[in-house]
Amino acid sequence: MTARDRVAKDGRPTINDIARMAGVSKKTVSRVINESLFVKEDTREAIQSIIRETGYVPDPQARGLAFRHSFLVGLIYDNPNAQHTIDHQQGLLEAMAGTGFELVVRRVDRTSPTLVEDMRAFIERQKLFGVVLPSPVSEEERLVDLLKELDRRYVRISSTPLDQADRMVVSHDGQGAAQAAHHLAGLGHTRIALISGQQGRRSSSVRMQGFEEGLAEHGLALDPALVRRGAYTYESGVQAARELLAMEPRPTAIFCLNDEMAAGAYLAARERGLVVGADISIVGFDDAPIAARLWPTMTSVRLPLRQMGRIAGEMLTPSALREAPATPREIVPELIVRNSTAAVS
Amino acid sequence: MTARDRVAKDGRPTINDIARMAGVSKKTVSRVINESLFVKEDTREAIQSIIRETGYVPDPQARGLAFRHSFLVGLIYDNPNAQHTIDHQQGLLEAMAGTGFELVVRRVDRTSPTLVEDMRAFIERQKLFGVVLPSPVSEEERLVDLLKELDRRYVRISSTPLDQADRMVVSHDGQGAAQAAHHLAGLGHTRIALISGQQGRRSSSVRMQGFEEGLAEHGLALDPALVRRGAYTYESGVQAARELLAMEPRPTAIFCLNDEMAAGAYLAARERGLVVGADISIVGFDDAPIAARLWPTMTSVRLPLRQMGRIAGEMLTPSALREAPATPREIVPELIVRNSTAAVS
DNA sequence: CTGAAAGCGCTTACAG
DNA sequence: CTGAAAGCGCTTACAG
Repeated sequence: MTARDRVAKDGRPTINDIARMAGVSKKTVSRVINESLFVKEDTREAIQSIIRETGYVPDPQARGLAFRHSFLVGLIYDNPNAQHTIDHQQGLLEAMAGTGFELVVRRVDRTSPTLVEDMRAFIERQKLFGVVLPSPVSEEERLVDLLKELDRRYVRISSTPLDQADRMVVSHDGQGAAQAAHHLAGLGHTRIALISGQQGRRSSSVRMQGFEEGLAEHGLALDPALVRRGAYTYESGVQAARELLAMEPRPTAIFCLNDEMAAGAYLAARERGLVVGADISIVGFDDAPIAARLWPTMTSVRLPLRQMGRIAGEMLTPSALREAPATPREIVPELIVRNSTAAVS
Repeated sequence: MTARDRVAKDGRPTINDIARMAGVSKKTVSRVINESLFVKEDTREAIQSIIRETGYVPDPQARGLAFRHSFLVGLIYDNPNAQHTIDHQQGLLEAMAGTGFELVVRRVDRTSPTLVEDMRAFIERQKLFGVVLPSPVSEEERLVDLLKELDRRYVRISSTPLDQADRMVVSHDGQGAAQAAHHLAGLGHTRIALISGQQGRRSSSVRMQGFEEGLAEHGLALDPALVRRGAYTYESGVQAARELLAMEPRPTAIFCLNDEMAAGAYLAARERGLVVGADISIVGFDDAPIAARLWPTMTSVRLPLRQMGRIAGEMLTPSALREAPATPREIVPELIVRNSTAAVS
């Protein structure tokens, strides 16, 4: 008869089963589960081996009730880009695998007047252990204030440091944009246009500033007349690029602050009979799957979204709680050069 | 002094607070929460109004512990296509909003030898209320058997009925594929090629069969020599299309069983100097965002993934539990005609 | 280092 | 129609 057979036949063993089998109180088993230091070595080992044999795993619901917090981590997102969310999610799940924590997802509308109270209800009701805020939700200070008020752990993912280092995953989008500037300047471009994201979006201002700084290193400046505001959507990219390509003289390159808008710029170029990668150079940002599927393939700044999610997950995970003070988790996006850019003719 | 002020200052009201304020036992409050019929109308109303005033919401963790199941619904997915997962997720979240249930996501590897035991641990440990299985995980009978053994509610999303109607969301991919056949036949195509998904994938065989049936209505048959096996990936589409376009005589149309492979076919066509939508017609399946962003825009069979997710969520939701016997939840995908298809010249 | 008691916030039997 | 007791599977004080 194995240990497993000795527990109630209609379910998994509980802390009481383990205690009985080990001949100790449930409290001592609890101490072992929670890695208390005040357990005699022999006792601990005996209990651990029984736990192993029986396959006992403490009930997260019961633990949560007693602990007054659950073992759920919330991913609160508001980004229409499927790839962004799925990649972050994937990285988070990788980091959380085997930790006993689970990922609860929640899509929100940042502009909703009830955002904060909805999130308050969600976080309190589920007694979330922690929360991950990807961009652009990470820019909502109202949410961060709420998290502080409720004393919840959180990690913000953003293109610029918005918070103390142990609460941030930073992708230095500015440095990625600067690489795009070096690339275009190196190809001899001087009439360079830019299509931005919405006003107020941190990623947009950070990328634009980084691009300008990159250009400055080559003695170039961004001509305000060649800057159009987009909205990170395909349609806005089409529209902005149409305007830019109608100008005289025409810009020879366009840096689009995300791939969706860059894809829109491809269409605008085609409408005018311009060959992308010859008559006009286009650079995107994200390196989403579409970048490699368009023709010609698109030069783009790669954002390692999955890796960023993984880091966020590790930062929220309990093992990380015990580690040395968190070092800044920072990432520098890398320019992927493909065929949408070429030397000025 | 409002009702809200009367509860413990350091947190949300509990069932005990409500009971005290209503002058009844907690059991009676519990009956109201769970919509028992055995509560006097007056009592019920009094309690309900106090619940409303205080903003009381029962603790899902405590309820779960007593009920022996949580209020978590699991989304178990294994589809590299981000859009598929995010759309299903979005629909599920819409359906679950306000129900008190939360969505826990879990990415699995269908080919993992530990798949079933991993899922058993997940489902048992979290005491999931229900599970959603999107394609192709929905085709894993081992998982379905496990769900039955554990007596868990579940909904399978698939392109063909695999289970009883109240456990299925069916998209009749065959009928969508037939529309593609009618479209191409109507344009005069007769040398029509097809790139399939992996062997064993239900969606692939269903779409292929539907396509053949559609062709048959026009007196056409699919030439086995013009059928290539792909793997639902961009690269496999490129490869298969290269082979097909090298044939003499060349097919005049290619039906790709998903958009990713169709995007690959675009590249293969370009490599040969063929103009998509003129020299060669290409039809995809999914109508993913990329279909409208490629040039020329792609004709594709639209799969309403979000709607399918919403239906699945409604089927798992408790309100649905009380409704009349579930009618089959079935969907017919719709062909979206764009510019990648044209009459044979 | 270890345990008996009480409690986390609910529900299930069982009475009445 | 309503309630007092016991219990879901854990942990937090509090003792020893």
